[in-house]
Amino acid sequence: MIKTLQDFSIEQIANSGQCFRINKHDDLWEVWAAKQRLEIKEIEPGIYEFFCSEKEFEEIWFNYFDLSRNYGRIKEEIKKQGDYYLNKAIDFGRGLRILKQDPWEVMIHFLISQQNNIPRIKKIIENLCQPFDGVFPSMSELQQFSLKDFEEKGLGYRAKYLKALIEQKPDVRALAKLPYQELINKLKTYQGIGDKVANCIALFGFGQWEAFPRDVWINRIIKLRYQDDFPIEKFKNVAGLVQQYLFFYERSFKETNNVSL
DNA sequence: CTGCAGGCCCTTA
DNA sequence: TAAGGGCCTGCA
Repeated sequence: MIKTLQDFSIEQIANSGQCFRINKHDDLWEVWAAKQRLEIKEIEPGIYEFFCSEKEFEEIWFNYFDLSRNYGRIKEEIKKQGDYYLNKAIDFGRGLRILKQDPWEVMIHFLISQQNNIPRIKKIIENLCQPFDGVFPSMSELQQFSLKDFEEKGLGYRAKYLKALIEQKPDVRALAKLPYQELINKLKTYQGIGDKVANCIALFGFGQWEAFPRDVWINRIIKLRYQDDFPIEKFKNVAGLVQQYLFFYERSFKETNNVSL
């Protein structure tokens, strides 16, 4: 299936830090989500071949990639604020989107992500999926693992956080109904979820665009380029998307200087 | 061998 | 409320 998509770059999305299960193999992008495995080929920028049926595309991937949302219009709105650095970041990351990922899966991905590097995060997640043919395990499937199992899968000291989270059986459907601040407060009651991780979960798992995850990169940007005072109040309902543009732009400077990435 | 990676927890003051 | 040490593991 050939699709022409606006404001969409699979490569940018894959490297935006919101998702750990999109990987490139030769010229094919492999996406694991919604208990499915999808392959995507970029024919040329903006034109993609999706290796799935029309039905699957409409029922799963159209939603997953948030294709009903007009990012072009949103970007224009943000640009009207006239923030020079942010506008450059938007032009650079013009193909970014915020995926609609499974909230339970996102909770665990970002629980694992703390004080960790991306290759290792991905490896741990693959270890968790390995017994289930690559599909991320459900809450009940995770019940069968012991603390030791998680340690052996490479979680390190985070193993006890995951074990405790699973034993508490978070009610994802109830969490999805909470407004932003209440959701953050609730998420932070779980061991191993602090402010940064809670904001990642709210944004990437629950579609709460008010969330603005502050990691080391964002803190660096705010300190160096905004004199330690970023006007987040100007971007209330699109704060999370703004975070993605800033994060992705700043990270790009590192990658050009670092061949190993 | 150090230092550190998309933080968080716990203890002190 | 702020500051600081410790933490699993893998990889420069």
